[in-house]
Amino acid sequence: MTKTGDHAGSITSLWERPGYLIRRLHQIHVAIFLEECAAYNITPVQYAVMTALLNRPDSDQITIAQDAGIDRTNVADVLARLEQRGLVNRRRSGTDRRMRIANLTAEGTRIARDMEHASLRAQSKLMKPLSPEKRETLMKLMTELVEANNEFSRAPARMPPEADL
Amino acid sequence: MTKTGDHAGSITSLWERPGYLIRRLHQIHVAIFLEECAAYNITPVQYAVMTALLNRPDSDQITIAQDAGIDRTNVADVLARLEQRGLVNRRRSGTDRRMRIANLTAEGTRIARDMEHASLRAQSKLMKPLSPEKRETLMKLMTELVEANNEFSRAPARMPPEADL
DNA sequence: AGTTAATAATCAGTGTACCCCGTTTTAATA
DNA sequence: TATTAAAACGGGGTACACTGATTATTAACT
Repeated sequence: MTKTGDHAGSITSLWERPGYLIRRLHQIHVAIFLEECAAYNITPVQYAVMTALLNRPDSDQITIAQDAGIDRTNVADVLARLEQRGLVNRRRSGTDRRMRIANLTAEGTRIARDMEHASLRAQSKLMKPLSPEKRETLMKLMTELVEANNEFSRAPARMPPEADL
Repeated sequence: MTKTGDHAGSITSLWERPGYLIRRLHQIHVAIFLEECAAYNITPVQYAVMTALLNRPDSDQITIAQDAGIDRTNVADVLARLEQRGLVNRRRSGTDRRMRIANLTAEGTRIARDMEHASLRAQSKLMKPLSPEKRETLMKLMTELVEANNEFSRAPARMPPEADL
């Protein structure tokens, strides 16, 4: 009875559904990130794209999508917004004219680097309620789950180059 | 060196950021849910709203928002879509004419009840890569984090009535 | 060479999630 | 009672996430 209590057609509480908790966690993280990074007016997804470009400059949009774990269609939108703000530029590839090569501008690079502090503040604020051991456990479990289910998403992400787990 | 390896201005990998893992987990869950529930053409959020109405009929939109952990404005959108499909109806409250009282139609109730199986299938598929112990640990940690950070979201959720944790 | 495959990107459309601002209605207060 | 505050809702706007279809370019194959 302590488990679910699904007696006679009762419906499980939302709080017992992993999907609900994941969605709420996502909402909460985005809210905290936007609050901590309000000075930059950059969203988590935009920050992910900028980080991907910082780690791998001169990327085409599909490479960015894989690195940042974002849908291909959406990458174009995000890049267009960043380009409009002068944080990114795009050009046609010389070797393959289908591809558009993106790069951070000087301003974009500066902001991406600056934002690391605010980003870490957001992380701390989010994880603060958990003890350090629990934080590590949660990160491990989420990583395990994301890696194992990676192909189910429309935007399968590229695995980290040197994962030691 | 096993931790981060942030040597000389390097940027943390996305895979070490909780926000990234949460976002990926959310993407994956939605994808799996939509796949398992394709026969119903109902999204996770729509299902959450329908569940909220199943557990608490005759709710106004703000109550639904709190129960389902969804933004107030979004609830109106979701309800409008469900209403258009004949799964929900809305009427003005007699006692407080500001409120719109929502309810599942017979068809909506049937679908909400039917969907529980598909929903559970999606849950199983999502959590399958983890051992039962790890699943429970993950659920506990996510619940703890969501409860502790509840007020940070724009859509603070109502806590479960009889949470035994 | 010419046809076909596959690839990179774009466009149109739906749905989620949130913001700000304003309107209507109710409740609280002077 | 009159004014004010608060609550519920709607409209307009931005951004993310994905689907399906289409176009341009490249690669692969007969």
